[in-house]
Amino acid sequence: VGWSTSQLAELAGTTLRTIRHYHDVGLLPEPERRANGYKSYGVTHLVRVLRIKRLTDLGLSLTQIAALGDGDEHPGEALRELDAELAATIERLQRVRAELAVILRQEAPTDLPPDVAAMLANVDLTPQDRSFTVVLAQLVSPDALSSYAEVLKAYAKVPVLVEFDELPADADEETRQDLADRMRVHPHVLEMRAAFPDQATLYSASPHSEKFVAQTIVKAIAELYNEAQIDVLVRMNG
Amino acid sequence: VGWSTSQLAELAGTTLRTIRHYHDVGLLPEPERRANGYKSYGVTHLVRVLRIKRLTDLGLSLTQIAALGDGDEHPGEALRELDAELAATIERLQRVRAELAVILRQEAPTDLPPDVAAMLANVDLTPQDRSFTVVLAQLVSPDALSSYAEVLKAYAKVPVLVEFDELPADADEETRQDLADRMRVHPHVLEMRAAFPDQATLYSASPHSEKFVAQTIVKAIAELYNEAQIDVLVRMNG
DNA sequence: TTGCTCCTCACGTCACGTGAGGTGGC
DNA sequence: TTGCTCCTCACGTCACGTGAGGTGGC
Repeated sequence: VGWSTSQLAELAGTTLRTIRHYHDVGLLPEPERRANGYKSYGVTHLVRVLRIKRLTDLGLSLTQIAALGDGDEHPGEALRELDAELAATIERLQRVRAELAVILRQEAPTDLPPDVAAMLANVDLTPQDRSFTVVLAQLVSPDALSSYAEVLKAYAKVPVLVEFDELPADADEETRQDLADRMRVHPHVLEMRAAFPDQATLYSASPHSEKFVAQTIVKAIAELYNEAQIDVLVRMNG
Repeated sequence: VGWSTSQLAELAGTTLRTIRHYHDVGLLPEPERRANGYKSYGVTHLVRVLRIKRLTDLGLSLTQIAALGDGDEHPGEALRELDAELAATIERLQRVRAELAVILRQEAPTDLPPDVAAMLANVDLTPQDRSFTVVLAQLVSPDALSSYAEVLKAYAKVPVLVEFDELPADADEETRQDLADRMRVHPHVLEMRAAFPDQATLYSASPHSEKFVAQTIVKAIAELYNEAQIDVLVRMNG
């Protein structure tokens, strides 16, 4: 007169399938069968299942529980390790929540790293400038990026830059040259260029190869800005 | 001249397989191919991958991210839900840590529910009594159980009970009757029996049927104690 | 005879990791 | 010719959930 599998599950506050899974992985010995093939569980099985349940509820994996054996030795070491992991997990989740709070408060976009995103929160960059910043963020150290972002924030609305942002792809010769000439000497533009990470910073701060970084920046510009804009950049620097 | 899959992965700080997985689930459109069949990614892909990465790092599932679409609308609602889940998770983990602290501090066993385990921490019950308590814990409300455990703790070392615990299975007639007689009138034994949850408490506090609870208790006793001990219990109550 | 419980396969979940086997570019 | 990268299947992971198909007890 033992318990059936579902009775055992009910008593232990778990499910039929969980009991069978413990059999499958060898955590719980199979009990005697009745004449009809039904399993018949005893108190030792219940106690075993409850112990497994306690430990999984605490967060141990079935493999770890198996490693503990069914012995009575106190699993102090395993539990201390678990505790350290839990502490780390909690910290991580709290950092995530802090980040979420920033994002939610300022309706910040979700594609930039948190610190930069916070800084550029109420600056509305053009999609191109935003994408370029996202790419740049992958190439350069957080420090270098944020000093760039700071200038970007300060001067995003300078008329000559707005003009550049809105330059149509089919702008004529004269318009391009004129804009390039004005940009080349404009103090704010000069300041922005100065804030842009220089070669050395770019290459040292990046985990990628020099060639790759340089190519990536060129590629990003080529893809994000239109023909006229790129032409202006060339004239300005050339 | 686009990026290869592994270049994209490297730039995004993720893995080759992750990029391919995003293709598989439709989160990331496949790029153009070169003549040799190699994929060739652009800046839009990188930006997309980085957005997905940001959101998975925050804890969104790929399904949730897919539901957000690639639009620019701010995913405020989803993030608020996520934040609530995170808060709940953190609380749960903190409760687990508190439990772990109790277990670690007192070297408490890991098979009893936390409160009862704490109470019985430095009482060393016999394996039988411990198992019986574990089973009882599944049948009765925490309150009823802890008042029982309290008495158990107070009187576990009473000589007549120690004698009962150590009674060999082949104890003779006279020994059994004598022990039963003494237990029947012993004040501490009486107190323990009074503290044992009565029928009404047992049945009302349990999520199981009356019959099942009664049978379970009988079965536990029958399995845990030896023939002579059970005989003594019968004589004592009969 | 009809529900209800029990049994044993065996596939599905989630976000990828990890080879297996084959081809293109230097 | 030899490494290196790229490609596409396709199975494995973890702790079970969820049928699929069949049998025993009232």
